[in-house]
Formats: sequence, C-alpha cells, structure tokens
Amino acid sequence: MPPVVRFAPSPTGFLHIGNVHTALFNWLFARHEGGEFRLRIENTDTSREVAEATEQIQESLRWLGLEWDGPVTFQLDRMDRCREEAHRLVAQGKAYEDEGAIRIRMPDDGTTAWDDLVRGPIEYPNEKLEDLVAIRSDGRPTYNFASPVEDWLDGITHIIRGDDHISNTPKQIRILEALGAPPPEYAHVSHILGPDGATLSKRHGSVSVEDFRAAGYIPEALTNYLALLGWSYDDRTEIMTVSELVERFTLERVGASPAVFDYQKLEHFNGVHLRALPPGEYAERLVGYLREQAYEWDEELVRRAAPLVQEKISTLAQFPGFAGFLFGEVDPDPALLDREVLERAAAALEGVEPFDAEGIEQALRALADELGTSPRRAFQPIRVAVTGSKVSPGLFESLELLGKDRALSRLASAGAVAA
RNA sequence: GGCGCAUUCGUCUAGGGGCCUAGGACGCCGCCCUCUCACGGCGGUAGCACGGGUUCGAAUCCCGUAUGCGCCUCCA
Repeated sequence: MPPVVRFAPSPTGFLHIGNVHTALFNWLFARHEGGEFRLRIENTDTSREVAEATEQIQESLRWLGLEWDGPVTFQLDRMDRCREEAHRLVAQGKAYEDEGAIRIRMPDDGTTAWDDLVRGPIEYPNEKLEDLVAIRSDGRPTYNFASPVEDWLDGITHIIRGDDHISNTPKQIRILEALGAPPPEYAHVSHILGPDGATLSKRHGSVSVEDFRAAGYIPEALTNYLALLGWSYDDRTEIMTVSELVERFTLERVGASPAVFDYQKLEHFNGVHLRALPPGEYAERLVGYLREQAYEWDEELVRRAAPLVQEKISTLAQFPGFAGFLFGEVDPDPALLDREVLERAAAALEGVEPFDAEGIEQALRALADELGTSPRRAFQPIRVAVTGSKVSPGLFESLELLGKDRALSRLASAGAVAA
C-alpha cells in the first residue's frame, strides 16, 4: 500500500524555512515511494490574516515545486467530527467529562513505545501521561486530539514531523488506539537551528520562503541544500537535482541530530545551480526575478547581459550591483582613473567596427602593448570609467553591450574628472 | 525539577568493531589560471564532548557525567 503523508502548517504567517524542511522530507518520501503528499492547514480561527497566510503557504510550496495531492484540508472543517468522536469515546467509557471539557483516559502504568523511523525505539512511561483534554469547555478540540483524528480520517500512514512532537507522540498513539484507528509509523526529524544554536529567526537573516526568494535564491538550490540538513546520500554526493533527490531519498538515511543552517553554503549551492541552468532559462529567471523586485529595466538588455554574469554571481540579487552600469549612469572614483589611458582607449575604440567583444579586445590589447603596460594595469581604469567599479563582468563584452556611443561618452566624461 | 531526544573538523555530513595515522562539502589560508570579480585546478588548516567499562581491537557497543534542545497548557 502506497504511503500517505501530510504537511500540516498553522497559518500564522509566512512559511518558515524550518517548516519547509519537514515539508520537503514528507514530499521526498511520498514521491520516492509513489505515495501521496497532503496539505492540511491547521487553522483554528477565521481571521483575515489567516486567509492570506493560507494563500501564501500554498504559493510558497508551489514556487518550491512541492506539489501536494488532493484538496487542501482545513482543521476548522473537522471540528464537528472531532466532537462526535470525543462523545463516542465518552459513551465507550474511554473518555469522560470534566467541568465541561472532555478528557481521554490514559493508562497509569506500563509504557507506550514505538519504533521511530529516524530515532529507533522510543519508550515513554505511562505514569507521565495525564488524562488529556480532547475538547475544551468551549467546545473546541485541542491540537493533540484533532491532529490524530485528522491523520486517521485522511488515512495518513507515516507521520514525518519535527522532533518537538516526540513528547506528544505517546499521547497521540493512545488516542488513536482509543479511536480504534490503525497506528501510523512515526519519523521525527530534527529542527534547524541558527548559527548561535537558537531556533532560526529573522535576526539570522532570511527565514521565510519569501525572504529567500527575494534574496535571489532559486528553488533548486533551496531544496538541494535543505535536503542535506539531516539527510545524506553517501559520503560525497551533494549537488543533486530534484529528480535525483526523489530517486535517492530514504528515511533510513535521515540523521537524528539537529543541524545549523549555513547561509554561506546555501549561497554556494545557489551559485552551482544557477550556473547549471541552460543560458536561456537563466535569462528568464533573471528577468522574472527583476520583475518581482519591481525593477523596470529593459528586459531585452537583461537577457543579453545574462550570459555575462551567469558564471560570476551566486544569487539573482547580485545582478543589479554587478551589471547595473548597463542600465544607469555611473560615478567612477577619480582616484582610480587615468586620463592618458582613457583618452587613448577612446581613440582606439573609435575605429572599432563592428563594435563587438572580439574587435574591442584586439584594440585594447594593442593599446596596452603601445603603452608598454600589462593588460591588467591598462584595463583597470577603463573598467572603472565604464562600469563605475573595480569589479565587473568581462570588460570587452560589457563594452559591446553598452554600445559604442555610451562607451565613448563614459570614457570622455571619466577622462575629464581623472586625477 | 521530571520525562524524552541529541552530541564526529567553525558549519553540514560519511562512518554502524579492525578498510580510520577518520573521508567529502561549505568557510578560511596559500599557489595556479586570469582584463577585475567569479569559475576551475592544486595544496593546506581543523574533529570523534568527557569518564568508566565490554573486546585481542571502539568514532562505532554498554553505563555514567557534562552540554544543548524539546515537552510537561482547556498552545499548536
């Protein structure tokens, strides 16, 4: 029987990257096993913010490529059913009323145990289990009751969730037992921590999927990096495509210790996946990103500039700083300029026809030769004059994209302010 | 406090008794490539939390300690 798993976020805001981690493990497991991945929203309230968060969560999952199966279900819609089940348990003597609330009886001795798919056998002494409230006095089911009831209704076979739920598991096992539901398998994965060992939060940097998206990361890198937090394929394979992850992911290779989120390594992964994109696809990602970020730059020029930066930047967000000189004026530091070089470069470029990288390179190398300096030294003032920075895409290609007119005018105005 | 879970380079991890004088990756350092930056190549730095066992032999098994985290709510 193919497994059925679920991701059950509460709609309190944007999708946190830590939740994405568990969602990803559920999704990879379901896809690898040919099972189903369900999305359940644990809403307890109908406020407007919640409705927006619900939409946001789905948008984030779609962007990441974590498509779910079947309709999205809402905890709110199951409240009546939860109450019915609770009353049934009361009628069966497995639960009782307590000042308007309903409590489920828990065993007093012995232990409740399960074989955790990630952690192995876990035992919990029953004397620590209190009769737990299933229905509050106001009639609302509690999380610890509603969650297992819904898992049962949805036919969830494997519960893959954060390790903060380990202590809830014995209670839920007993509830399922009382309901007469078949017990699911449990797999508790570790939480993701910030560099200081505390739960990852805003002050560490990006935390929500939207944050990472705005920071110029792409789904391929995020899923690849996240998959490697607590899971590994072997002792050397790290860079993987989504389909490779699906093909290789197994719960057996999920580790139990917590992992610290490393932004630098994510950025490295992002660079690798960015470089691996076909040039046309890369250009479209760049255009899409700039559009989302509300840049109103000539998209045709962005596409032409894309190949110049693909090998050089590791997040899409670096594009404006790196290639912005193509889209707006520059303000070079006079101290880094050299009047003679700039004047002679302008003269040399004047005659280049057609004005393409190849011709430009020939002309400028010849110039360096005439000046008796290394290309390194000769090109730097030109780069600064044209791009406004000591760091830029390839100089010849940049000049070509800029066009002869703009190139010459930048050389001229820089020459005028040169020290 | 009780119960539970965790503990290999700074970080992510491989490792499940001899293959480990512990492998890979990010970061960092050096060199090479080079029009800058980046990419790429080469080399280097750095780790089995501690203490007892078990065993011919332990990073690997057991016990204890320490540390971290989680839960102990009519929160989710």
